[in-house]
Amino acid sequence: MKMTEKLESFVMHCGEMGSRWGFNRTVGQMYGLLIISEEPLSAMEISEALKISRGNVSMGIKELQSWRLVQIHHKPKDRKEYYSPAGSIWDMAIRVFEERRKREVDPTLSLLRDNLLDEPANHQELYAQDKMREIHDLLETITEWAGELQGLSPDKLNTLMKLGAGVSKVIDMKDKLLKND
Amino acid sequence: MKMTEKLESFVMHCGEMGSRWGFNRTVGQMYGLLIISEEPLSAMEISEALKISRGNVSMGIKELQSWRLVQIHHKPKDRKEYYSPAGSIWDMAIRVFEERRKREVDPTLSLLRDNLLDEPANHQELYAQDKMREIHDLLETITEWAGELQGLSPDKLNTLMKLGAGVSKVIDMKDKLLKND
DNA sequence: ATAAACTTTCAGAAAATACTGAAAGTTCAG
DNA sequence: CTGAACTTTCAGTATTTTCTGAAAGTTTAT
Repeated sequence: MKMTEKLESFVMHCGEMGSRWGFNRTVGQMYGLLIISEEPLSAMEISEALKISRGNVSMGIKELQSWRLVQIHHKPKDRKEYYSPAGSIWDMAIRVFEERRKREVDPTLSLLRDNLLDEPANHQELYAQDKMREIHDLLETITEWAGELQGLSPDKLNTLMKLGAGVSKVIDMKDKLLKND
Repeated sequence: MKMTEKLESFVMHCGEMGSRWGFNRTVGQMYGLLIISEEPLSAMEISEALKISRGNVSMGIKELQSWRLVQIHHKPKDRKEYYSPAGSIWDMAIRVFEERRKREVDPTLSLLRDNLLDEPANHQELYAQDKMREIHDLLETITEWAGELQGLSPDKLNTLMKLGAGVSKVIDMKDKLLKND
């Protein structure tokens, strides 16, 4: 896999972004490379294309697997594993979103829940609990909502997104309709 | 500001999460501390409560300001600055979300846009551009949608969220209504 | 059972990131 | 203008994260 300058710039950018999206630079690069590669790549090919050690590729693949972002292929008469992105771009977005929620939001919710079960021992704790409850409720609403959106078909979701601020009007309409029923 | 064990655990947790939400541990702790503190705190108080250097607090405040997350107060006859979280918990969520979008999504969109303007030089680049376009379109849809949701009043947004999967039905209704128009 | 062709693991090295504290900068009262 | 009371900056240090490469592990063919 020799890369032109443009392809390389995309892959490197995925590296930069990778760290912001939850994995590290190399893992981001690896994923970017897999996305723009038409054929699945072997670990060795990845290692050569990105100039990173074979061991690092192995760890990176493991990480991508934990995000359910890679698919493994085999070729007949070939013992190597070949890797490609799992699912569509849309699936990728859903998975990254979902995994991040698991890693970022869920632990916080659980800590807040625990904390809110205890009786506040003084005024300061009472105030703090109020704030924690606010955060808890907000995160919970968002989580539930996200979960339900995920249940929608990609098609419906797209309609909804394209609707944009229009949802506001539709909700108003709904209210009117319900009154008529 | 002496902290009970429970409060401390919340603040430390904000530290852990901080790094996932886009800032570093100390900055996360600082913000957590400000949230649960009823009164605005001075830099020195923050430094003592978290056992970090005065200089570090200064840098942390600067970082939080770049996220538009702190508000500065002054007390009469006192030259010190006192800090508190800016806005409600809801505002906080909106701001973190918005800033992250600026830092994570916008640069990617712009790179993709540039890349898509060029003619693909070979089959490999053609394939890559296809994928990039998919990502571009997805990110753009999400960005626009998020922007429009932000324009909604918190009240309407809440209705929408509470509606959950119900949006699906509302969308169906919309289709029916439009036919009648 | 052996060996070839792989993959994974992990200790130590390298790189990136965050923190400290002293010095420099700022602001204000007198 | 001076000094006290702050805040900011930044070079050097400490900590954390990531990467390498050699060794150990696995799988399959013969």
